[in-house]
Amino acid sequence: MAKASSTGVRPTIRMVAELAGVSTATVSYVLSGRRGDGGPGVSDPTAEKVKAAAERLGYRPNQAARAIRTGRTNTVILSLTMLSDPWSLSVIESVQKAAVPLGITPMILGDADWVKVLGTHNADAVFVDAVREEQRDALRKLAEHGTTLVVFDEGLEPEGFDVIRSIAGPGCRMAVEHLLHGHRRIACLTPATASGTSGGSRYRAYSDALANAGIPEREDYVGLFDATSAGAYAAATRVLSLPDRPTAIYATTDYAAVSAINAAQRLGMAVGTDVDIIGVGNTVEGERMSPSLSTVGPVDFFDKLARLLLRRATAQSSPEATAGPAVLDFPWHLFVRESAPHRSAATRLY
Amino acid sequence: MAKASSTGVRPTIRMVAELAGVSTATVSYVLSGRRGDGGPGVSDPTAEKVKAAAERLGYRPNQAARAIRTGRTNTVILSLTMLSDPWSLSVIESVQKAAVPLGITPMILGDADWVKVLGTHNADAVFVDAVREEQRDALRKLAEHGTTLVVFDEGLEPEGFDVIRSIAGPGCRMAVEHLLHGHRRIACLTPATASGTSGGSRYRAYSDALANAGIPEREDYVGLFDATSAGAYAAATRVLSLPDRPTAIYATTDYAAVSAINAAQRLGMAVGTDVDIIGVGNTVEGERMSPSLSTVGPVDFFDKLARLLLRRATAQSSPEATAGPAVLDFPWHLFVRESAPHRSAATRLY
DNA sequence: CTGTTAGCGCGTTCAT
DNA sequence: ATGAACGCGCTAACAG
Repeated sequence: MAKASSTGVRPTIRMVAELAGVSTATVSYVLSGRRGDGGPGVSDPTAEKVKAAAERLGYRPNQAARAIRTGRTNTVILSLTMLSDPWSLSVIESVQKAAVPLGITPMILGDADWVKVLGTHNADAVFVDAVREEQRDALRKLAEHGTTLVVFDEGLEPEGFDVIRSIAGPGCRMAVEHLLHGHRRIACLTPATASGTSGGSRYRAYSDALANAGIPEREDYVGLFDATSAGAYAAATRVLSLPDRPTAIYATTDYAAVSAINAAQRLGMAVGTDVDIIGVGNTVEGERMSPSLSTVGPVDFFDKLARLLLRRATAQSSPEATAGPAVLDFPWHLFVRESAPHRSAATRLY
Repeated sequence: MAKASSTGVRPTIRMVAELAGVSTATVSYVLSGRRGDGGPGVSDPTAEKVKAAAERLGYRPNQAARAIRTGRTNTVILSLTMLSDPWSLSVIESVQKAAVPLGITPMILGDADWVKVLGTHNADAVFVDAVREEQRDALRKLAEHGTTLVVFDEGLEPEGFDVIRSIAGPGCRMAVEHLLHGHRRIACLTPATASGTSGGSRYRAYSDALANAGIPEREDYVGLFDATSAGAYAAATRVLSLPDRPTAIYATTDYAAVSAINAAQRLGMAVGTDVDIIGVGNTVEGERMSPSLSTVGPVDFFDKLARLLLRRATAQSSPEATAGPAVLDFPWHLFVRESAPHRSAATRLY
């Protein structure tokens, strides 16, 4: 049906050329604006004729054909593993804001299995937010064979691609130490991924800080969950329902902290008073909610990420602009807000 | 840098052919795994040589070039207006599950401005989740000129594209009437979009049901917000902080209902006891949370949506398969869960 | 049965 | 302002 209706076929540049009575070259020049209105080459009346013809036919240039010739797709791909994470939404928002004025369209790849897709689907640049162990080789090969990559990963060295490292360790340490000013019974909420319990630097910061303060680590204070909001909520509920429940929670991601706040309130606790909760990531979400979320995270992270990605996307042709640091490191800050305020000797919970 | 490293350029089919010592046609046959009409026509040793060469060069077929020839991109585009809405995540999840086995990649377009993008970026099919008044013409034109569209919209007739209608009115009426069994002071949370206060059928269901029950509508019980979760949270807090606060809330979307639950808990109320909250949409999220969300919504919606979209995407070539209904209507059900349980005469709140 | 030649389909771009 | 080559992978028609 859709196909059979009215014209049905997609108009090509040749149809436009015929209707306007000019050559395809002229049409191309007019519509891509390379020699169009002011420049030398196409007269105003001709340009008008072409535009009218294109309009009448409903002509739209074919990206695929254009890409084959120019090597550019005017597209960046964002491969985001966990779309429900506000972190991903922040990435999207920033990139979109930066890309649209440049005429570049961000496309989001929700599948975690980017390896298969990125080889064939070309984009001017690709952002990848998570690299599993077994994907590293594929990543390297993609970069070797012409895919422009920007990868978010703490433990990766740049090899033909950019690495954005947001070194979490020291920042997370700050978060736990902030809690240690007012607490002794501190729980940890962390996703049970490969880098979960032992390897993750975010978890290690918790272990180390506790050890350093001379506090033994309690197994029942570690809430592992399945990397979903619902899982984090359940884990928080579990931990907060213990007989001698913790007075503070350190969550290794902001969305887990948000879930923990909801869980605490559901259990009738006042967050920031009865229990302190701090997150990791400095997501915009946390700033806007109530109580506002105390967190640690990089400053200006998303905007700088977007700028780097788009610089790479647009620098495809001019090799000079491609130079520059292949690693982007971010300093982390502590953002003390309502969910885990400063605690003095008078207000501390031990 | 990325460009200059090792090989740097993207290998083409010709490079593979040269390295393998065969023609490009042979390479194409081997790598796409087909041969004209008859059976497989490339000898094993040759096929091996080709595969080895392709592997060594890191060759990946170029989608753009393939698309230009075959007219198919093996891609569907999902244009989703509000990515933070769990509804969008459900769409993505369903489509992904259905698409991947078919070798089709779903790409997500987060920008609400799909008009510009869809003309140039070709996909085998496109799903659009919201059409503003001024976009209707553009939509029609896109469909006329060969874009395969599936549109989610209540008030649109199919004109060269499929329309998915999930007629909300009667379902929403059921939601409000469910609350009316136990309540008289019922608030409404609804986004203040164009279709917000007056036009939206979801809001109208509230007005009509109240009128029908002989309850005058109170302006301070209508919480308008800005179509964000944070906004919904604020609106819910506002309504629940009124001197004679409502005992029930009808939220016109599930995410607003979720925000309302959080707000109520934050205010120390027990949801499902002190206050009942019901949503609209039947999102998976609501089922998993605690308390589970009472809601109304279509049954089997996301899977059927995905199936239709992929049928359209794959039927591009065979016109026969394109026949069928251009409108997909969904019956709505009431899902009574914890956040707004059944109320008998004994438990009603008035 | 196996492999190659040649030309297609796009929009772009260089010479004319 | 134009004709024709170009870049890519696909595939009908052909040659061995």
